[in-house]
Amino acid sequence: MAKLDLFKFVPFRLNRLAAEVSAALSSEYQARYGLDIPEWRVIATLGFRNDACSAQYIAHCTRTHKSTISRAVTALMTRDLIERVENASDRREFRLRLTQRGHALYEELIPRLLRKEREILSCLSAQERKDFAGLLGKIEASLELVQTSKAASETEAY
Amino acid sequence: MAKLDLFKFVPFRLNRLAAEVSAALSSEYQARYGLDIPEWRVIATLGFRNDACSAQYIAHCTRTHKSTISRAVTALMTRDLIERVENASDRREFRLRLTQRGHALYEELIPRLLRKEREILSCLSAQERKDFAGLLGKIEASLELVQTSKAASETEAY
DNA sequence: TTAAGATAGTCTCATTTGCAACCATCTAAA
DNA sequence: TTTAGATGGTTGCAAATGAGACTATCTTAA
Repeated sequence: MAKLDLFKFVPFRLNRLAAEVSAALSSEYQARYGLDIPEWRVIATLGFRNDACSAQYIAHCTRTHKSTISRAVTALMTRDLIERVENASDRREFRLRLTQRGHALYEELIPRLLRKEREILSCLSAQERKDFAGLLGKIEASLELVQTSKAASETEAY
Repeated sequence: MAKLDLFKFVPFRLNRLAAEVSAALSSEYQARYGLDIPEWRVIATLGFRNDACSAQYIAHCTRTHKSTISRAVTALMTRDLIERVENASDRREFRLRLTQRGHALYEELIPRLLRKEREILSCLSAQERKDFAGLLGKIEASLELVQTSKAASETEAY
C-alpha cells in the first residue's frame, strides 16, 4: 500500500519553504516600501543590469507572466520609480530603467534584503550554504531554469 | 554600490524552483484527476494518516489558510472523495476521512507523484539527494516549519 | 450559573494573477 | 509590395485565495 509523507515530499517542502521565505522578505519591500513581489522583481532586474531592458525581458528572466509585469511597470511609473523610453529600432517595445528615485530606493533596499537572506541561511555553515547553492543550481539546470551558455545568448536577444 | 543578482538570491531561486516543480506535478493531480493544490493537500494528509482528523489540523500542518481548506473539503465531499462525521465530544468540528473512492484515487495517484519527484531529483546522486533533504530540514527547523518534539505534542491537540 | 474569551468552520469581500483576446508593429516569404 | 505569421505590450474577465466577520460551540473563571 503506497504512502506519501507530505513532510518528506520535496515538492511540498519547497512550496512551503518558498512561501515562508517570501513572507519573511515581504516585510522589507512590502511593508516598508509598498512594493509587491512583481514590482520588486522589476526593480531588482533593472537595478542589477546597468542598461535598459524591455518588459518582456523581465518577464522571461523572472519567470513572471507578462501581464503581471505590465501592471507592475504601470504602477512603478506612476510612482516615478522607473521610466520608459521608446525604442526607435522597434516601436513595439519600450526600454525600461530606474529613475533617480528608483535607484535610491534600490540602494536602500538591497542591503536590507541581503541581510534577511543571511539571517535565513545563518542556520547553515559556510560550507553548507555553498553546498545548498550548488544543489539548487543542479536542479535548476535540469529543469532548464537557468541559462546554459547556449540559452544565455538567446536571452540576450530579448 | 550595492547590487543583488536575482539569479544568486536564494529567496528568489526558491520561489522559482517551487513554482516550476509545482507545475510539473500539477499535470498529474490537476489534469488527470481534476484536483487543485489545496484539494491535493487534503487528500494527501488524510491518506497518510490512518485516523480521521479535522479541517483545522490539515490547515495547520499544510500551512494553508482555513478558508482554503474549507473550500477544498466542500469540493471533495461533493465528489464523494472524502466524508466527514460529527465529533460527539466537540460538535464544532468534524472528523474527515477518505471514502473508498478517495482511497482508490490516493493509491493510484501516489506512485505517479513519487515517480515525478524521483524524476526531478534524478539529476542528483543518492548522496546529494540526502544532503539536499538534510539542508532543507535545517532551514525548515530554523524557520520553525517543522515540528520540534515540543511542538509535535502541541500539534497532537488539533 | 453566567459571562468572557477561545476555537471550528463557513461565507462574503477585495485583491491578485493567469489566460486570452486584442492592437500595433515587425519580419519573412511569396 | 503584399500578406501571413510572430512579437511586445495592454486590458477585460474569471478563477483562486487570504482577510476577517460571523455563527455555533466549547472552556474557564468568577
